[in-house]
Amino acid sequence: MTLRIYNTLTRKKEDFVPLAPPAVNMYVCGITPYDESHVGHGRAYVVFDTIRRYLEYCGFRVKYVQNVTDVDDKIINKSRELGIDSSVLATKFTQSFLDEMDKLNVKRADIYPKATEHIPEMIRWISGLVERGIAYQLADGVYFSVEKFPGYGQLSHRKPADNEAGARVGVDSAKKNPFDFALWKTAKAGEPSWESPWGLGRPGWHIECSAMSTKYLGEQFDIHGGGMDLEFPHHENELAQTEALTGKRPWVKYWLHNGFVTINKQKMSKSLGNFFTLKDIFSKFDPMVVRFFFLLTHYRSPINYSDSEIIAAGEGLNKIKQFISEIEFLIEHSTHEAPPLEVADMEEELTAFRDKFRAAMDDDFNTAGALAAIFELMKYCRQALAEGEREAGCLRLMRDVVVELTSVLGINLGSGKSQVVSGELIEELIDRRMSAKKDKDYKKADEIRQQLLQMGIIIEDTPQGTRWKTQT
RNA sequence: GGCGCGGUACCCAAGCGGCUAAGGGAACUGUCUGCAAAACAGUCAUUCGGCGGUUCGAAUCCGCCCCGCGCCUCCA
Repeated sequence: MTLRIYNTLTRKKEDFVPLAPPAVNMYVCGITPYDESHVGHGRAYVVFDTIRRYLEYCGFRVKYVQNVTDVDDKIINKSRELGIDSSVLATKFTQSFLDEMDKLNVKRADIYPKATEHIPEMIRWISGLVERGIAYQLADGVYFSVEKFPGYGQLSHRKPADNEAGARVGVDSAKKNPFDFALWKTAKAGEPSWESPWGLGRPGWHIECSAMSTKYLGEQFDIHGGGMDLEFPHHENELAQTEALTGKRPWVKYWLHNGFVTINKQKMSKSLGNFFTLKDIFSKFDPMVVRFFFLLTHYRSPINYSDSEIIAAGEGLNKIKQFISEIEFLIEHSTHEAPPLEVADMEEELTAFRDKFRAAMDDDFNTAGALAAIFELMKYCRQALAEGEREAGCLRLMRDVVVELTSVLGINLGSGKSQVVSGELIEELIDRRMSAKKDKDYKKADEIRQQLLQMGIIIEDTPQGTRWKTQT
């Protein structure tokens, strides 16, 4: 079974064949750090992190680059508002973003290039485009001429002519075509600016991605990702600039776009004001539950955010955690090893579920299907447990496969025993409750249960003794 | 106006031409239990927005219609 990926460029699922396997170079559009990150950012980066993890699981060596747009209108306005330097603002929110990503168990990118640290590269790019007559200069900056690039529209499948009827584009009459976009913006008073052949100014938004992605990943690379809203105009423009200058096609082999997080079915965005920051959400919910919630839906579909859906997702995740802690408890209390032959049998049984997991992921990263495979795997294991499977080798295998598959999805199950109170105290109370139970002093036993509950500990009696876990 | 996505049980959500329409949550019944909890067993869509069509066969393909959403302006 080969990995198939939906490519926005062709609007089809295609077999994934990287340019130079096992290397896979991927670039994902990052944030503009002028405010706290919201749930939509969380979903986007969890999606691409999961894709990256799966590619690595398949044996690819992934180089992952994610830019930081640290100079643009929003940053300039916000820093002016706050009376601080734009670089201070950008640094602050970049850090805050990385902290939130850590909580979501998003692996760090290999490189986080910043726009402001690549001005010379961008100037070179713009110069190149001007020299070739693809870009032209106006009073307020340098523009890319979409008419000079016949391939314009190939990604978003729209032709400049199509949109004229909409009349919502460009009021800038000086531009030759309403779709022409700024490569360089002439500085206005008080803005951060850099020297260039076109005077003081700053780069336009799109050029940074062309300059930085190709600098770190080469003039052609495998995967370029981002939110659906970036497809047009951002990615279309990036593509136009890059192919116009390098002449190499395709610049990017696979374009991936994730669906939005919605609130009451409407896109969550800063401009609509209907967004939740990750900080808000994490004050109410475990970030791992939020990640799990995202993965319950295919990455290209919209996902509607609501507290009740997060809670429902939390119950599902809990089931997996419960399974692991139960297995671990049984391993601790297991008295004998399994014969190798039996372990081999178990291995074979479990492989069927691993295959199912992979088949789902191979089909355009169907995480919902992959999760279903994990639940089915657990169901199988539980039945074996119910039939009396107690041999350590088999138990370990069950645990290992579940942990293996969940970790491919970046779901960290934790140790399950990260409590504040000491384990000794808990064990002590459990022992006392056990003796109370032996004496049929159920009143006292229940009191101890209550006491533990107040410490956030839930206990469960099993034939192998009493287990405990922290309240969630 | 142009381009595009989606409507599957009470909720979420896979499936995209043919095995009994995955899986999760909620609910209900039973087993187990001092009580719990967890787990296990069972129940929960003769049907996939509607109407036609293609086909031996359609949730899956085609047409029309209804509804919801996105992009075309900064946006993950």
